[in-house]
Amino acid sequence: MRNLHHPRVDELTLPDVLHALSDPVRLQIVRTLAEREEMSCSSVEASVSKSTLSHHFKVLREAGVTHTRVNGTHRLVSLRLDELEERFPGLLEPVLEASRAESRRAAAA
Amino acid sequence: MRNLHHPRVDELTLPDVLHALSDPVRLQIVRTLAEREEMSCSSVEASVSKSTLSHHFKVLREAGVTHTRVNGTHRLVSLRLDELEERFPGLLEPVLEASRAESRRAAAA
DNA sequence: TCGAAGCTTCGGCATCCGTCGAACCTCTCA
DNA sequence: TGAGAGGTTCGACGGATGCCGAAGCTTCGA
Repeated sequence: MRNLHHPRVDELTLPDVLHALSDPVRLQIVRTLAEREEMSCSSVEASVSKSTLSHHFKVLREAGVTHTRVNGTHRLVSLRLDELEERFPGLLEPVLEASRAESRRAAAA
Repeated sequence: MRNLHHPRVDELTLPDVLHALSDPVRLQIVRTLAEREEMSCSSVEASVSKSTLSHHFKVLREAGVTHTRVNGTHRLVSLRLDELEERFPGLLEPVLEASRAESRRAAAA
């Protein structure tokens, strides 16, 4: 895959972004991403197959939540923090915080 | 329908809430609700049928975003603002703001 | 140059979602 | 008490979604 499609910041829509964030696996990815700046697809710990993970990365990228760049044999994924903040101010942080809280909750249970 | 089910605040989950907010029609409902405190189901201007609207109200209610009380022949729906804020601090306001901006955008186009 | 690492794509499957119209329920009021 | 207003439920339909394993594509390194 040569050309990775990334929507422009003015093409992002709220429903698409919220939908991208409404899946537990994707939320986990985003949470991890928020702690690491940039990461390869394979460094997510999720209980789904490689192809499913790839699918989730695609959904996040096409909704405009993440950016993916190719580096040798692997892809490096990062959050489009600044652009998200520009287009939907204040949106991501509470989601991340709530997601962390929910993850702690699950760990405690 | 006698017993409307409303999840307790500690039963709300982030994916459910985000999913409930990821549909344009539901976003419009929530936006309207944010301006009016309480409203009846029929006072939404949406280009979908009555049954579809009813479905969307149900999704919002079951995700914990709204509260519905019966008053005579109609239902009065309101946002569960305080509880949402308690469970997911800071989440709703940016969503509302982004949704308003998107709606203005659409109106300008 | 060939093998392996790292992803994506494909095909398929079961489930969910948004949508509609028709039928139904319940409360109010004439 | 019966008609109507305001919603919900039902059944159906087409399309999207999440999931998987197998196969394919690229790039690096031996």
